Parts: sequence; C-alpha cells; structure tokens
Amino acid sequence: MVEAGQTRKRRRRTQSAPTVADVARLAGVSPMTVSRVINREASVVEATRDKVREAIRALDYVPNAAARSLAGGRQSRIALLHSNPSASYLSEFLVGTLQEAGASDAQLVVEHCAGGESADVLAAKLDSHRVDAVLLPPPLCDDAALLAVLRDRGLPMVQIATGRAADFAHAVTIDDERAAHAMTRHLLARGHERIAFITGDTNQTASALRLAGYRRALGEAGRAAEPELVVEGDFTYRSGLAAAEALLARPSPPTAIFASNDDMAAAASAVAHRHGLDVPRQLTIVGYDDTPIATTVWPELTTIRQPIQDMARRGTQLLIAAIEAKRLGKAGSVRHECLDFELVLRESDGDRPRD
Amino acid sequence: MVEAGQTRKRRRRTQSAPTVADVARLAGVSPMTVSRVINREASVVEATRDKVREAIRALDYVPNAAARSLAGGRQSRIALLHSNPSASYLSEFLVGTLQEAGASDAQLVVEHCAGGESADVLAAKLDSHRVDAVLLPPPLCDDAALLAVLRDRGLPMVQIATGRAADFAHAVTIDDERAAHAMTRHLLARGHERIAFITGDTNQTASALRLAGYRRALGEAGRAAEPELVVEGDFTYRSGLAAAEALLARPSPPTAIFASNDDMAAAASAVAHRHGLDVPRQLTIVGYDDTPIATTVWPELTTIRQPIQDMARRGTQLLIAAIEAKRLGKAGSVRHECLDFELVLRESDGDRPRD
DNA sequence: GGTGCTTTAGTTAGCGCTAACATTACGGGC
DNA sequence: GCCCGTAATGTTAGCGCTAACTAAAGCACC
Repeated sequence: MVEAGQTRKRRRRTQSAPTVADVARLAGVSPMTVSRVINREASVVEATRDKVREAIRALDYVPNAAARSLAGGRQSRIALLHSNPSASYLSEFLVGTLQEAGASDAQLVVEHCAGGESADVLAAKLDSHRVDAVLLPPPLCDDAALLAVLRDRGLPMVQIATGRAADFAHAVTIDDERAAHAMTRHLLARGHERIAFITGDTNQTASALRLAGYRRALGEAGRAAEPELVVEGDFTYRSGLAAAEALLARPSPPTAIFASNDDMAAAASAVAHRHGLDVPRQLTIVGYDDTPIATTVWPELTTIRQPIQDMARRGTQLLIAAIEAKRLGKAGSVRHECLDFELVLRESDGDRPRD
Repeated sequence: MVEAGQTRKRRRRTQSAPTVADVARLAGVSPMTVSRVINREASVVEATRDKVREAIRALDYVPNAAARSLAGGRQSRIALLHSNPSASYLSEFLVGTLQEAGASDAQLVVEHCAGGESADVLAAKLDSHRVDAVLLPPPLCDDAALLAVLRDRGLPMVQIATGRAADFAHAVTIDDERAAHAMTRHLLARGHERIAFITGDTNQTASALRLAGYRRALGEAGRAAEPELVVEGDFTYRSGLAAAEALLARPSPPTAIFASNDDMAAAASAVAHRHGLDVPRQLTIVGYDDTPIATTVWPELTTIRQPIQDMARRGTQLLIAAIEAKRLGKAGSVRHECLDFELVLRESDGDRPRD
C-alpha cells in the first residue's frame, strides 16, 4: 500500500490569475513582502521593491480585490444618495465615483432618495446595505434634516457643491460666488451695461452665492445691480421662459442675460428667438453648469463648467479616508475643499450691440 | 504547567457584523447549511430552511460579498463601454447596471471609448482590468469593428437597444419599429393627416426601424408616406432645427411632426414658436426616447419611453449568466430579448387643428 | 437483510491576501 | 564581547465563505 501522505490534494484553482505567491516565487521573496510593495509600505528597501515590481510586471499581476478587502477587513461601502432630476449631473458624478471606488476597492450603493421620505426608512435602508459613508450631491447636500440624521448615526458624509458646508460634514465645492463674478466680469468686458440675472431656486444654497458674485462684479465696475434686471427663477426651463419674457418686455431690455443654470438660459434663448432676436448678435445669453442642454441648443451656450467628475472623485477619496480613520478610532478632521471652475466660452455671448 | 492547547488565540475580528457561523449557531445547523440557504440551493428541507431564515432575520445578517466571491472563485468584472454623449442615458443605464451588479456581487468598470480608438488599445485596457464581459449601450452596440474585436477575444457581450443584433452577442432591445408604429397610430387617431417624420442618424440601426414603423402605420391607414414629409436628421438639436424649418416652409406644412428623438423634437418646438405657432394647438410635435430634455422644454414632449434601467439590468443579468456558463465550459446560448416600450403622453400633442 | 440509490446535512480545506507576531541582520555603545 | 535597538523580511493564522467530499438517514427492491 502506498503511504498515507498520498492524500490527494484537492484543487480548486484551475488556471486563474497569478497570485502574490507566484510573484513572490519569481522575485525570490516572501508573499508578505509582495503585499508590502503593493500597499506602498515604507519598510522595504529599494532593491527588493524593484525585484518585486519587476516580477509583477512580468506576470501581469493584478491584486484580487475580494481577497484584499476580506483579509484587510476593510470593506468600505459608500452610498450615493440622490434625488436629483438632473440625470446628466448624476451620470458624470457616477463615473467619477466609480473610478475612485474601483481604485480603492470600495463598493458603491446608489440609492434614490425621495425628499419626503422619513428618516427612519432611510436609515433602515442604509443599515441594510451596511453603508459606511454617504455621498451627497445637490440638492440633497443642502437637506438639513437628512444631514442631521446622518450625523446622528455617526456616518461620515461629504456634501458636494453645497453653498453652505456643515461643520460636521466634509465638503467639496467650487466657489460659486467667484464663478458668477468671473462670468459677470466677462460680460462687462464685452461692453455690456444692462446685464440681467435670473436667479436659481432660493432653497438651494448655491443660488444666493451666484447672485452675490453677479452683484459684486457689478459693484466693482462702479454700478449697482438694477433691481428690475434681477428676476427670480427656480432652475426650471419653465421659470426661465417666464423670467426672460418679463425681461424682454421691459421698456429698456437688457443686452445680456445671465441665467443661474443652463436650462433657464436655454429657455431664455428660445424666448429671444420667439421675439425675433439674434443670439448673440442682438442679445447675449449665458448659463451655468455646462449640462448637456448647453451644447444641445443652438447657439451653444457660454457657461460655467463645474468639474463634477473631479468633485465626485475627491469626495469619494475623503470618505474612504474618513472610514479608515473611523476604523482606527481616530477622529479625522473635517475637510472643506474648493476646486476650480472653468468659464466655457461658446457661441451664445457677444459684444454689446451698437445701437 | 498548563496544557499546550492554551496557545493564545490571535483575534482579528473586533465587533464586526454577524457571519454564517453566528447564524448557524443560532439556527442549530452547520455553516454550510446556512450557505446553502443563502444560495437558494434545492437540497435543504423546508423546515431547516425556515429555521435558518429566522436566524438570519434575528441577527440582521448580510453576507460578506468579498468572502463570497473569494471562496466561490467568481469575481465577475463587467465593463461598460460608452462613447455616448447622452449623459442622461448613461446615468439611467448606470443605475440599472449597478443595481444588478451589486445584487450579484459583480464589479463594474466604466470605460469611455472614443470611436477612433484602435482595437489593440481597447483590448489592452480590457485585459488590464481583467474584464469578463462587456455591456454595449448605443451607439457602440452598432460598432461592427468593436463587436468583432470582442468576439475574437471570446468575451461575452450584450448589445443594448441595437437595431441589428449580432448572432454572436446577447441583445436587449425594444421594438423600435413597433414603437414608432404606435406613436404614428396615436397621431392618426388624433385626426392628423399630414404627419411629418424627422429621421435619425442613418448610421444607427434603430433609425431605419423607427422610419419603418412610421411608414407601416401610414400604410395601414391607407395612405403612403409623402416623401416631402420625411426629412433627414441626425439626432442633433441642430439638425432638428433645419429639418423643422424645411417642413414649416412647405406650401402645405404638416399638422404633426414626429421626430426620431427628443433633441430634434425640442428643436422643432423652438422653430414652431419662432414661427408663432402654438404647440400643440396649431402644431403637434412628438419625440422619442424620453430623455430629460423632453420634460425640460415647454410644452413637455409626448414621446416614447425606453425602459433603460430595465434593459441595463437585464443585460447585466445575461452577462453574469454568460460568465458563469463560460466558467463551467458550457457554450451558453445567445439570447435576444425584447422589452416593452411605453408611449408617454404629455402636452405637446393635440388634435388636428380645424382649418 | 443486504445492496444500492437518493436526499439531506456536516466536515474539511482553502480561495488570495494581510495583521500580528517572529526572526534575522546589522550597527553602535559600553 | 555582549547587549540592545532598529530596520528589513519571514511565518503563521485567519478574514467569511463555499467546493468538494463524507456521513447519515430514508427508501426501494431483490
């Protein structure tokens, strides 16, 4: 009879991808050292590090995310709460988040969150998904009740593009005030004197900031904002239609209209055409956000572009760091970061018409 | 001296979530049985199954996805390739895909894919991400070269909303021909006789199907499509503007315009307003796709809604099944599925004006 | 009553990685 | 020379789950 050591090895792996062990063998080190190289730990001498990197390249090794998070006990799960009807915003946002989440092997849970929903229902949802942190794009980032619920549960969260960052939440924003200021300055530079402004929904904190930027630029140019040139909107196309009609019905209408978002700018453009006005020859119209409608309508809108993907990516990073910190029992300071916007010049703005 | 069994147990778990072992203990069964219940395996008697389910509920147990995919050796990674400028489509698509991927613990990789990119570059990207299957929303679903590359690499793929399903790829579609037919019938039912049609980009397979549906409905109503009422567009707002101008400049203009997507319908609506026409009182305009612009413009567009989330979900399911089948060495037959569309009635369609 | 089959449940080992500890190598101070 | 400290690497065990096997129980049939 053969010896007992003959126990048939049960194999489950078939032909799959290389593992740390394979890399370690090729590099002549232990698997642990490979792990350390992968995780960029300091305590590996450069020579060893190079050997390992070489082996990784040779084998075309990619770490197994599942094994990492299982062994590391990490397992970050981030919820993206959205109530936002703006699908384009969401999709850019998702792409940014997914990139970052993929890189840090965090899992993303996307949850639609109707405004009226009770806090308990929401909390139950988050619990059942074992959510560790929450990403809040607008307009949810400004929902005080929601923020409070999350804070009470001790969940790290990040407000994206809010105008009023809570002191217990991370935030990634652009400077709406400065962006609106820059756009207004641009219009002034093109010679416009009667510049109208269509405001956004007053419930969203960013709206006030945009108006403030507009006002400041006018003030700096030595002229006050004429009250009759500031019309209230609520970010909808419909409200833009009404606002533009009101503006163009004035005895001395503006030569430029700055709308607080692209939907309202597109509406203003439609109204202008209905009035037989040539955009931008006779009337300049600019928007804000650079959503798809900005490049859909004709002429394409000059607007302010927010780096949505970057904001999402950065927000996700902050959350992952926060989860890590929380796990280690550290407090982890709250960060408020401000990214750069971009003034996108297209075809809807022109010089002040000579009358 | 104490016995050797006294070896200090190294503990890594701290206070984390319940595991199969916890559930098993509570239910009085083995962990394996719990696993079987979770995976809905047949070989567990109803009584046992109930005990386990009860314990799961009591402990509020949620399986650890990382451990499952590590142990199960599954690890599906699905790439979503997109080149599509329509962000709204993408975001709905992403939400559907993420739901399904989350449920089956598959990982999603989102890759933007410029049209001109060489096949090698793309293939390298997919390899480096260890992609197991590919999701192809329009317009990439119609890219024959791309499809060929993927087929040659033996990757399962699913074409979403294509008009021409490849015999080597899965496909999830709606019946574009039937949808266009339904919309045209709706217009006929409202009394319209001169119904114009703005076509889509002829490179996308769905375009021809939509035109065909329109033609069939007219034919069934005993009238041929008048060639002068069919104008070519390419899915852009700009092309819709030109097409609508051409149509309304006709000696006897149409009383209804059916555009092959919402962007062009919105453009037609803008042109109508510029011509002083009341929509829908004097001119009916309908679109296709139910993208956000349909509800942004005023009046809101009557259109055809595709169940994008469902299509994404179903497509993802097909891929996961295909990956599984491939892993087991089975061929796995290619499936072409057709989901239901929805005719969304809003405010842009009306009865034929009495002249 | 024994043989063989099926159905249900349990055991064991291991997926790929890394935390925690162990070891080795080396340098400096007395 | 010896001890100790530090830096670099190795060893061991285990994260939570499930594939693959084993065992037990039930049943049919000769």
